[in-house]
Amino acid sequence: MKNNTIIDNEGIENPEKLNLKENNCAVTNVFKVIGGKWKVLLVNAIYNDCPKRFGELKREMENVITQATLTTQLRELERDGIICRKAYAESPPRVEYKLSELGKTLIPVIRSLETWWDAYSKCVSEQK
Amino acid sequence: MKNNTIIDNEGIENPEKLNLKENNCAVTNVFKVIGGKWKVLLVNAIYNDCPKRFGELKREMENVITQATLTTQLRELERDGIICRKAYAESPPRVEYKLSELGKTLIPVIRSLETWWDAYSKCVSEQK
DNA sequence: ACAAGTAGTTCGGTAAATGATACTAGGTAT
DNA sequence: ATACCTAGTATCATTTACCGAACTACTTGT
Repeated sequence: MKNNTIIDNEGIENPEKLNLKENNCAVTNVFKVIGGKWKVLLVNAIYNDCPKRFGELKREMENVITQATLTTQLRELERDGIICRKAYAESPPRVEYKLSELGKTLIPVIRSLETWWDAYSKCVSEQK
Repeated sequence: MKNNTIIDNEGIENPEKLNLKENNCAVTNVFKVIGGKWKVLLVNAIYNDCPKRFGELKREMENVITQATLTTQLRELERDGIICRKAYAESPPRVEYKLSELGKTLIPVIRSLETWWDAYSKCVSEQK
């Protein structure tokens, strides 16, 4: 029983895997934008008081996030148009982060996820 | 300069890392439930026609998902109360998956994520 | 005796995300 | 001269998610 592998191509036009599925699911794409471990926390923090500096964000994450990760997550949010970064040519350096207009449209979505979680977790805890 | 490591504990009561932050962010918790690569796709597929069998789901994922991964994702969705699994004592085996009532409450949330993505991607493509 | 069908499990591997730690630059305060 | 401040980089290690391929159990059909 060596070559009984099922090769089932029905419905697959192009052999490059995952192309269709990965790009077809809108929610998967949303997760790519805000699915990072700290991103929603960061978006909320920047939304709550704007502008926010790098060090403030780090402290607001209770210093648990590393600088490297914080930099990465902020850069990705900037690349995806969610936040704006403004660096001032001072020393010590000062960098300010703000939500973009596009980023602000995320807030109601985040709130609806929070609302669902509240109802869900309440329901699950009652179940026991 | 060896021991200039900043040990900054302000605001941290308990030394166990991440406890506060990880559980405080509702959205992060939501991602734990539906953040798996195939979960939203599976939830949608099971919602669209119910009940759904294991093999049907695999085919609907265009056979790109492996059986191992499909099993894992389904088991987690079941553990989290989103879907119900019913196995029939037949041979060949038959297993049916359905959305639970709790799982059905996910549908509007998923739709709102899809709606946001549509607006977002439209806006981003116009920007260029 | 053997293959087919379903819903898995098992083993081994890889890539991506995140973490820990140390280091940097340029100006200000001591 | 040296230390401090901010906003990072650089390097390496670890964890987690997911993939590929093979194997399994049980019963019916040939």
